[in-house]
Amino acid sequence: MLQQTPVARVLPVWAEWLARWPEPRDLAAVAPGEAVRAWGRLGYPRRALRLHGCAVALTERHDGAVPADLGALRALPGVGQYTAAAVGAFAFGIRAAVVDTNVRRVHARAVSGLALPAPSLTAAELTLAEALLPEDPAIAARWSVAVMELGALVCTARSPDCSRCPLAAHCTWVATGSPAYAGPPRRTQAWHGTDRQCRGVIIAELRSSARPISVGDLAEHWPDNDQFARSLSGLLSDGLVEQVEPGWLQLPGLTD
DNA sequence: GAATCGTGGTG
DNA sequence: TCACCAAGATT
Repeated sequence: MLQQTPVARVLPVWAEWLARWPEPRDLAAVAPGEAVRAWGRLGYPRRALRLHGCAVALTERHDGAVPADLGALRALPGVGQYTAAAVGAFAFGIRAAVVDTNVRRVHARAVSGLALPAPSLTAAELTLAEALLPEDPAIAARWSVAVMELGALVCTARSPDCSRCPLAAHCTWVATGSPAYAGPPRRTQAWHGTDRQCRGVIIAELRSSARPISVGDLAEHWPDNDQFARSLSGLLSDGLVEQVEPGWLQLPGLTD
């Protein structure tokens, strides 16, 4: 849930999920569509599908438990390098570099003297994070929490509060006069009129309906028919939407 | 490596 | 108002 989504927005949905599905096997026992519906408006609904897939994999391959092993974590759907490291370090005390957007920004400023990190994670950043990580696993985990929190609360993207930063006296970026970002352009994602928005509209409609919806009724919610067809096709191949019978759609696995 | 994938708060 | 950005992963 936290992948690309602010903590404050995740918290209420997360609490609701854990109350409803306390264990992986509880989530694995329901249809994937239930997960997509309970995902609400967190965005990137494929994550709901993958989280459900995680619950199934944990139930089938790990006796319903989360494995304390980076390789096994990484093999779960939707779990990449960051998530495997975060779960490994914070849940199990495994020594792993946890490099999220906050950590990348703190390192970019304090060590590399840059206002912001590159658009995507580089090998050099991973090498740096590993080099900075304390040797003792338990201390390494606390280190990662500390750097993440520093980035989230003090060394923020828009307006860092350097007067409140414990690293200010050692920060390369501050020492060099806090130069502006000079890297490659950071492109903002288009939204209005995009397939992304169209997909969002389709999922929102299906999420709010207890029953299957006809393709025709669904198409009423989007002005461009070709784009609607393309977006729906994508959702079907993603497994986010299911055709219960020709022309009738619903979230996956819901028997209505 | 680049493109794709949601949504809402905020300066 | 609107561009920016948020505990990334996958293809």
